[in-house]
Amino acid sequence: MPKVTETHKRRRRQAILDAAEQIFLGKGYQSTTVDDIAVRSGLSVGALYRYFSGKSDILLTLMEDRLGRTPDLLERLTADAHDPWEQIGRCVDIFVLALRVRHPSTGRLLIVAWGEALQDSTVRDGLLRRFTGLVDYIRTVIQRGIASGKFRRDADAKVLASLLVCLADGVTLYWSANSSSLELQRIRTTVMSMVRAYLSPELA
Amino acid sequence: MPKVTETHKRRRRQAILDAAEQIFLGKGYQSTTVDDIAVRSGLSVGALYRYFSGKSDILLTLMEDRLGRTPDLLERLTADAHDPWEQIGRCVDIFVLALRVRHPSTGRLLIVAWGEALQDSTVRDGLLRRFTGLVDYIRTVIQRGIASGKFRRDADAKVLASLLVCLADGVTLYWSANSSSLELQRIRTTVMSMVRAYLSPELA
Amino acid sequence: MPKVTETHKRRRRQAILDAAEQIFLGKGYQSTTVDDIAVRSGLSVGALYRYFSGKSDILLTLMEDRLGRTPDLLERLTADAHDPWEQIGRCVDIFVLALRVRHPSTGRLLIVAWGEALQDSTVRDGLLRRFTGLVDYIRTVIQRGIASGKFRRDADAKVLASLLVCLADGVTLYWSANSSSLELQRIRTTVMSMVRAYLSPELA
Amino acid sequence: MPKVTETHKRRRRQAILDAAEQIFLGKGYQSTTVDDIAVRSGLSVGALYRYFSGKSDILLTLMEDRLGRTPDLLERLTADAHDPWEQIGRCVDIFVLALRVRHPSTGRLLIVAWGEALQDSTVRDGLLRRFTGLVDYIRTVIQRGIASGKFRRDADAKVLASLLVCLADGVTLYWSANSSSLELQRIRTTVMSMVRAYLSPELA
DNA sequence: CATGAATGAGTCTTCATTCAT
DNA sequence: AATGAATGAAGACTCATTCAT
Repeated sequence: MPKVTETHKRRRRQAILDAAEQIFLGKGYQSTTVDDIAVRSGLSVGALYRYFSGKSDILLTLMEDRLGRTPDLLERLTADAHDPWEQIGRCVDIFVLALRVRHPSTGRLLIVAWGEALQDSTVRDGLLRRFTGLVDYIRTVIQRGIASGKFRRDADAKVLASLLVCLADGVTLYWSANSSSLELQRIRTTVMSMVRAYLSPELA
Repeated sequence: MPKVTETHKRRRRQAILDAAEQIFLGKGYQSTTVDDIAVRSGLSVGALYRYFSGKSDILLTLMEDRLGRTPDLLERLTADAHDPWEQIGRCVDIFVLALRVRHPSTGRLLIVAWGEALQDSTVRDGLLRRFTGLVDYIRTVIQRGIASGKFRRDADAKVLASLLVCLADGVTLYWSANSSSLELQRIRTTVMSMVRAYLSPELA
Repeated sequence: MPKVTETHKRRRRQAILDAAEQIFLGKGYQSTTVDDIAVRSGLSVGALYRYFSGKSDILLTLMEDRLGRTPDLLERLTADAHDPWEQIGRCVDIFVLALRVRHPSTGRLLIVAWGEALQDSTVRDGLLRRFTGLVDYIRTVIQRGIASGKFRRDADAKVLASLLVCLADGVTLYWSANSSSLELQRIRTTVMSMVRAYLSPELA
Repeated sequence: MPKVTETHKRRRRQAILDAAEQIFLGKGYQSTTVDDIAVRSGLSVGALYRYFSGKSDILLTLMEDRLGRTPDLLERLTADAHDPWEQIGRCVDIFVLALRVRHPSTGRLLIVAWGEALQDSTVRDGLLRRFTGLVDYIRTVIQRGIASGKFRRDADAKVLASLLVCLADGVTLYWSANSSSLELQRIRTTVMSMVRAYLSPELA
C-alpha cells in the first residue's frame, strides 16, 4: 500500500501545484491566499500543509517543476538535429515560439518568480541556475558550429547565448502582458535573420 | 511664500520616492510596508499621506518618474546623431550600457513593476505605454535608415525595434539580479554586430 | 455532523450579537471596536470575521434580529383579541409597556441605529421598513374598529397609527436614557385615555 | 479694542458652530472630521482650536445653543395666549409643526446628540435637562387649565406633558429621516383632537 | 493670531499557520 | 489523513491634536 500512497501523494502534490500556478499567474504570488489554492485544488487548507511546508514551498516547488525543466527540454528537442544551423534554429524556435505556444503561462510564472526573487534568495538562485543552464547549452551548440567551421570563427558564443536567453525572457514578459503587441512569427523570422547574419562566416 | 511651500513639497515627495525606491528594490512592492517608507524617508506615516494618496500611488509615481522618462531620454540622446548607423548605435548604447550604468536600479524597479502589473492594470498599462513609446522611436530611426538607403530595404523595422526593447529589458532583469553574470561591454559589441549584420544592405 | 456545525455556527453568531449589543448600548456603534466585540464574545478578531462580513454587518444583523421582529411580535400578541378596543389596548401595552419591560435594551439599540442611519442608508432603510411595518398593522386594527362601528367614523387611522409608533419610540428614547423620569404605568393609562377619548364614536 | 475682539470672537465661534452643525446633520458627529469643519467654516484647523477646546466641545456648545433654547422659545411663543386651550394648542403647534418648519435640522441634531449621549454623560444630561425644561413648562400650562376649570379635573398633567414631548421627538426622528412618510398637517390635527378629547371636562 | 504640516496612536481587516476533532 | 475553525500578528490608512513658523 505504500505504493498507492505514494502515487496518491504525488497526484495530490501535482493538483496543488496546478491550482497554485493558475492563481499565481492571475494574481501574482503575494495576492494569492493559501485558501485560494486550497479551494481550487479541492482540498482543505489543513491538508495542503501535509504536502507542502507552506505557501513559499509551493512557489519554490512550482518553479523547480516548471522552469527547472527548460534546459532539459531544450536539450531533448535539439538532440536529433545534427547540423549546427538547424540546432541553433531549434533553439530560437523553442524560445521565441514553441515555449510560448505550448506553455503560455511560463511567462507570467517567470514574472512571479522574478518578483519573489527580490526578497528570496532561494528563488533568485533558482532563476540564475536556470539561466546558466540554458546559456551553457546554447553556448555549446554555438561552439560546435564554430568548431565545425559553419559559424564564423570569431563569434562570441557565450555572449550570444546569453543574449538569446535574455531576449527570450524579455519577449516573454511583454508577450504575457499583452500578447497582441508582438507577432511571434515575424519575431522568429527576424531573430533567425539576425543570428544567421551574425554567425555566417562570409560576413567576417 | 508659495515658492517655499512648493519647493518644500517637491523635496518631500522626492524624499519619499527615493526612500520607497530603495526599499522596493530590496524587498519588492508587496513586502514593503508604508511604515518602512515613512521611517526611511524620515517622516511619519501620516505625513506620507499628505503627499501620496496611498502606497500604490507611490509606486505609480515612481514608475512614471523613473521609467516614464526613458523614451524622452532616448530621443534626447539620439537627437544630435544624423547618421542612421550612429543613431541605432546610440540606441543600443543607451539600452544595454548607459542606462544600466547610470541608473542601476532601473532594472529592479522594472521587476517590481512587472510583478505588480499582474494584478494592477494601471501598472500594466504604464509598462506597455513605455514599451510602445520606446519601440515607436526606434522604429522611426530604423525606417529613416531604410529610406536613406543605408539600411537594407526589407528589414522589419517594427519587429527589430521590439526585439531591441525586449532584449534590453531581458538583459536588465538578469543584470540586476546578478550583474557579474553578464559583461556589458561584450554584450554591446555583440548586439551591435548582430544589428549591423542584419541591417547592412549588402546582406540582402 | 452538519447539525452540530449548524448549531455551533448559530450559537457563535448569537454570542457575537449579544456581545456586540452590550457594547453598542454602552458606547455607541462608532466607539465600539471590533476588538471590543471579539474580547467580549470570547473569540479572536479573526474568528469574528468568519461569522460576519464586518463591523457594519453585525449592526445590521443585530437590528434585524432585535428590531425587525417587532411587527411580527405585535401581530402575534394581538391575534387572540377580537374586540377592536382590546386590540388597540394591546398595541399600546406592547409598545409603551411590555416591550420595554422585556427588552429594556431595545431603546438604546434604537438610538444606536438612528445614529448610524445618518450616514448609512442601509440602516436608515431598515428603520423605515420597521416603522412602516408597525404603522401598517396598527392602521389595520383601527380600520377594522371603524368598520365595525366601534370606533368613530372619521378617525384618521393612518396618522393615529403613525403617532402611536412615534410616541413609542420617543418614550423609548427618554426611558432608556433615564428610566426614572418616566412612569410607565401612568403613561399607559394616559395614552389609553387619550386613544379612547379620540376613538369613541359618541365624541364625534 | 477688546470689544472688537470680542465681537470677532463671537462671530468666529458662530461660524464654526454653523459649519459644524451642517456637517453633523449630514454625516453624524463621529464621521465628521475636524478638518471638515475647518474647511467649511473657512478657517484653519489650528485656528479652530483657539475657539473650542476640541471636537467634542463644539458638539456640546452646539447642543446648548440649539437645543437649550427650546424651552425659552416655547415660553416666549405661548406667552401672549391667555386661554389654556390656546396655550396648549400653541405647544402642539410649536412641537409638531412650527419647530420642524423653521428649523428642520433640529431633528437630526437631536439624533446626533442622542447618539453621543450613550457615551458622554454631559451630552446625556443636557438632553435630559432640555426634556425636563419642556415638560415642566407644558405641565404648568395644563395645570393652569385644570385650575381654571377648562380642563378636566383628573387629567394627568405631568404625564401628558411628557407624552407630548416624547411624541414630538419621536415624530422628529422619523420626519428627519424621511419627511415624506409623515404629513405634518394631519398630524397636528389629530394630535389636537386627541388632546382636546382627553382634556375636555365633559368627557369625564 | 493664524496656518497647515506633522504626528502617531488607533481602526478595521486579512491571512498564513496551527490543531482539536 | 483530512478538516476547517480559530488564532493573532501585521498592514494600510485615518484623524484629533499640536506646534513651529
